[in-house]
Amino acid sequence: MPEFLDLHSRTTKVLRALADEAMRANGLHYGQHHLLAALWRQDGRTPGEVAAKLHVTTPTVVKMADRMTTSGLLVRRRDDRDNRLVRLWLTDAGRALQEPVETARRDLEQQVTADLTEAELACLMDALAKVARTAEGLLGSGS
Amino acid sequence: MPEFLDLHSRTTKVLRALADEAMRANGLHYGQHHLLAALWRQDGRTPGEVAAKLHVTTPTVVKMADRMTTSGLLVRRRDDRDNRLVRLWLTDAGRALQEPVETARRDLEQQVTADLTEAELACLMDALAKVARTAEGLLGSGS
DNA sequence: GCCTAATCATTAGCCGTCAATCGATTCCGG
DNA sequence: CCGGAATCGATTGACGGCTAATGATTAGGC
Repeated sequence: MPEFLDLHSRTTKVLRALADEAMRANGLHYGQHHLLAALWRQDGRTPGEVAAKLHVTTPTVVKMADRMTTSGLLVRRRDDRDNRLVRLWLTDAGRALQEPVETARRDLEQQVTADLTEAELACLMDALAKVARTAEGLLGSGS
Repeated sequence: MPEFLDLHSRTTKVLRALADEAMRANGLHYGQHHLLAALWRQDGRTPGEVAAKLHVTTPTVVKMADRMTTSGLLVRRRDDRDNRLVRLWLTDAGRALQEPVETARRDLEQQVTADLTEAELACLMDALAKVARTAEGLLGSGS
């Protein structure tokens, strides 16, 4: 019955699969792009800062950073002034991915929206933004 | 840069969180509703059939069925005629959830789309369906 | 100046998802 | 009737996400 929810989750699945495919071509996993993007914009952030930026929880970022440290995309270093803080720094390998990955992501965006007219796309973005805002307002109020 | 993809994934996160919250109120986890829905429509399906219906892979259904068997929502039974097949059957507990869960789901749908006009919702559904179709066509062709 | 409270990362454990592999069973060609 | 091929469920291991608990360190109140 819930048409919108079902359609949205179906879209989510296929978009995720496509993004996964595109990122894998660059040696990345699905979610790692987002973490990298946060560091491309500003290097040396803490896990907590990144998590807030990505709208995910801190443990998610910590685990992702673990794997990406292992695979050599970034390094951990504790803050000099506040020893509780850990700062994530890009390696050259991590920085080198920015251009190809952003290109791939723009290509994907363009491909999946290719069948929409300007007006349709504008309406889609607008409506989706409204839904997101509404849902964010609802979250937590129901408990 | 990819506005639509970012907006869509943001919507996904918050919708998922809301759905999770709503299902937890019925003692379910996020994905279990979909499996139950498939069985409400037709009981006694095999894991592979359910997986196809939900557009997920077989291991996903098998693992989910494991947990739901443990929690008493359904039972496994091998097919009489083809001993390779396993069929999933609802228990009374599983059947009893249909009405409250479907109501909760309809409520959620209504709530998140409450701020949209009829026209906006129609446009959203239409555009999203187009994107889904386009993306499904793209999937696999890029490998 | 010390002790408590707040802050931050990490760990542990769960769920949902996938790809890849294994094992068992049925089906079909000869 | 028999053996290989196809089919299908189960298993394994990985990733992304969450909540809750743990541990270390800084900051603040008295």
